[in-house]
Amino acid sequence: MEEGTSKSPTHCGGTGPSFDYGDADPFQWDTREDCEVRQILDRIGDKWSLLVIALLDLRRLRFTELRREIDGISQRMLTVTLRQLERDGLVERTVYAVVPPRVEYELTPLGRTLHTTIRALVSWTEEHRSEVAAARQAYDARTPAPGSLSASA
Amino acid sequence: MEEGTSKSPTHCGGTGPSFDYGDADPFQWDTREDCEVRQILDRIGDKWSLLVIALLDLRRLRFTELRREIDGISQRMLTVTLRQLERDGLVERTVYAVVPPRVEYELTPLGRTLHTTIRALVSWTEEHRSEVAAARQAYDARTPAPGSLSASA
DNA sequence: CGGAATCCGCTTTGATACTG
DNA sequence: CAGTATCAAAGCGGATTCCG
Repeated sequence: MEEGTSKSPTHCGGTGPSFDYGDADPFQWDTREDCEVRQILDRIGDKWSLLVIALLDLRRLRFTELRREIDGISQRMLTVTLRQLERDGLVERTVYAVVPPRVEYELTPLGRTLHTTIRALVSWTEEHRSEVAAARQAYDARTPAPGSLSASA
Repeated sequence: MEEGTSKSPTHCGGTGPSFDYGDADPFQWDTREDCEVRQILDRIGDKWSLLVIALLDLRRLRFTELRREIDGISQRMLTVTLRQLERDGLVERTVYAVVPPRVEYELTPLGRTLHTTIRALVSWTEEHRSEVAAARQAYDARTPAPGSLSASA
């Protein structure tokens, strides 16, 4: 697991900006604590974690069930994703020592609280979907689109 | 701008799982609307957007100011990030036609609402930081660490 | 100053094959 | 069934250079 064990440092170099925040108290997170916040945000932003969390919030699922649900996912990425979530204490893995191996995954209480929080973000997306779509359309419209209209060649 | 203009499709292939959700009403987002949700999530999870949004939530900033604040960022990624945010209607760009070019960026009302939502996620991270850290430590402890202890060679 | 274009490398992801 | 290991492809981020 080349990317699961040793995570990329991403940014983490910030020692805090010299920006004039005033009291800087409610805003101290934006650059300084980048490292820790980033860990979770990376997980949220990655390709599959969110889907896995959402699915597991519904009920316990086996490896194959998860794979079939998400379907677009490769077994490799499902494994990697589950390992990361397990490592972060968001998912619990249960192995049954039976002849055909049976492994089940379920969200931990911690994982459930995260899912709740994530849903707020998803809700935002739902609510403002049309605004974002409109903004994109407007932006694309006023964008010259390199080499398409005025270009005679 | 090779990755800014044409975003990667990521997943977007799901037409909805055959998973038994029951009513499936409160859960319809988890796989089906993947595409749209993913767009925002990718933005949240990427390397710099969050920092830019946080900074701009404080006040209007010029390109160079932003660059100096974040500092670890390259001018390229700052440009790319700002363009994406602008396209999504989260940031507004104002150009002043003066001799030394002056461009200012500020959060739109839409951008501010997103920032508010994001903060909830950041708060979660703050609150559960120790739990996550503990989980990771425990996980790493019970992980055999391939070829380190029992391996005599 | 603000930004676009190019090149280049590292990280992440996917496909495939093999194993307990 | 549930992984692990390896390989190749693609993505994303960074450095540099040139332009308005």
